[in-house]
Amino acid sequence: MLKSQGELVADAEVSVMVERARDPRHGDYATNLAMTLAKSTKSNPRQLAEKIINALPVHPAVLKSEIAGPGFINFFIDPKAQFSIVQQILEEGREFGLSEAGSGKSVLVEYVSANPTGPLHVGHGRGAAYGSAVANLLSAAGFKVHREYYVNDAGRQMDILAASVWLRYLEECGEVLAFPSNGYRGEYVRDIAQELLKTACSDYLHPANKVLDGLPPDEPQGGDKETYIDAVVARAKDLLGPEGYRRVFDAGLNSILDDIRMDLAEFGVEYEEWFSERSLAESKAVERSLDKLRASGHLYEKEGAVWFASSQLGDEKDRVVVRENGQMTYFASDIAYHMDKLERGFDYLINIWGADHHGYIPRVKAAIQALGGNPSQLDVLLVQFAVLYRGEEKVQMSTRSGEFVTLRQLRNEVGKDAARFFYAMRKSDQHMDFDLRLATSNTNENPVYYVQYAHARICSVFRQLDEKGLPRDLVLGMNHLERLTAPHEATLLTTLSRYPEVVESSAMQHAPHHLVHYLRELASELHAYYNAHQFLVEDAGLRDARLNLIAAVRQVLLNGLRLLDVSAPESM
RNA sequence: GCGCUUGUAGCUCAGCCGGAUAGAGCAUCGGCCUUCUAAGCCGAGGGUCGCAGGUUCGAGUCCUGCCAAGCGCGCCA
Repeated sequence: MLKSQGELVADAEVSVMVERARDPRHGDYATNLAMTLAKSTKSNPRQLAEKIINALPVHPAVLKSEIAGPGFINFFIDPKAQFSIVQQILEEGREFGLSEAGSGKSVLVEYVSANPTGPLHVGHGRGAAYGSAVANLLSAAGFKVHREYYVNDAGRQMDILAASVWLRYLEECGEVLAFPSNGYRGEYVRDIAQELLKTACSDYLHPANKVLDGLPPDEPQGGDKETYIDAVVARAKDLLGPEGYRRVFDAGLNSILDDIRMDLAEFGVEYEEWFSERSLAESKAVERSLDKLRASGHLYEKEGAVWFASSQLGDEKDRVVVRENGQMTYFASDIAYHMDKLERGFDYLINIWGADHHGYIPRVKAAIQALGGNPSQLDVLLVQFAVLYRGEEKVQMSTRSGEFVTLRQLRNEVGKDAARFFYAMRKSDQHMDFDLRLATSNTNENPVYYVQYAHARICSVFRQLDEKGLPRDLVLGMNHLERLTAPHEATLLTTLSRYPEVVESSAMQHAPHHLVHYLRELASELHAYYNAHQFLVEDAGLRDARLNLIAAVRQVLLNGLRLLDVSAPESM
């Protein structure tokens, strides 16, 4: 409109930003439009703001608009316009807050994907809580979400696990041998060995001297632990034969994978698919992906190995995909895996990784590009490891040594709800201190109870309504909403109306912690309202109006907590 | 050495595309239960946004340098 009045250049690109005002004195919405335009039009921001206001069409919901500060335009919304949100929430129920922002685009979210060499620890828990919340949010924002766990059921670490199981099995059979310093020492390995012994008594038994004969020295004997463990693996394969080895291997794999599955399910984390790395080799997908790269000229041979020329596609250096000894590298599997993801036709790929893998991102993006995909399709979200403390003392963790706090222990100690909420509270790519003593000893310090309590309190009000034999008339309440003019009520209405925006932006930014902060704010406002006003008053119209308002609050708390997979108890 | 990430209240952390007087919880201090659950509420104190420059109407936010911490720089996974 200003363009037609000649105030603005006709072809000027104008991006209008209208945002929620932070301070109520600045109205409900504000725009800095006049200030951003002031420069290009060489005019005074406040004068420009006045022209903009005069050019604006009249909207029934806008009570007034005014110029403030250096040139902000503040809009004041008619409080009456806010009341409709209550009706909308109660009508839409669990659907309230869902949007079509993702317009049905498909997105694959791969998360946790921990090696099945041991139980999940608290670091994996953070990835699980984060990935699960991101997936839920994306789904709520209208994306078609496919959740996937990449099972690293091939490779050296799994061989070491298989060898560890076998050695423990031999010990159970009464053989005496030193356990490799680089083997998996966790108690669960012994459990697997015992199970194996039960189902297949002595099928895999070989005398200790034959097992150890001719092996290089282990670390305590002045040798190299890596060389030693590789030799043990080779010996296991040799003595057990392909089939026997595979059965020992699978005993370890399946036992641990079952445990992980159960652990995650109890944590509220579900997947559409558990994708096996081994299947990529068995289906020749790895070879096929390498052929594809070779055909497009991205592979070359050097020093007996096959290299992927990733440095031409933004990586620091080229990477080996086939080793000198003919074995594929882990990266080769990953190329095939991402080729498979692309072939399945997803619009977007999201990988949630531990932050220690960040150096790996450029080569995977390079692979996607070399395979004909678009690197920007892939978004790698990093999760920093939580640093564990017991009070002042830092807890050291290492899967190999068996010295770690498991996700299951954490759940048993603090509960699923607290763990999920606690993890989701923090920005994922931020370092995080997790004090177990604090989380376990003093539960009322945990903010999850604060939000849950708000929900339970509202439920309690409705129970009281019943006990007092008071009627509730939904329609009467709707008709009296305009009486909810107290500051606490106006604040709640505004906050309720923000919920869909919060869900959408949390989804788009992959930032569940925004939702958590919102829920704490909503709970806080509810508690303040609760303390300031009696809901179950004599006046039926006012009573029903207030009940409708808090019913709406309860619905939004429930919807938000569901996205985080935190329960919303009806009483506490 | 190079790369990525981070540095905000005593502690743990938010702070959106650069906006108005930088927020929350915990901790500390002072109040509030005869009334729908006190796992709650009301109030107070607490800040050189790591440091120094720069960009501009405006910087916790963007750029550069420095300091500090974490992680990564394998023919490991």
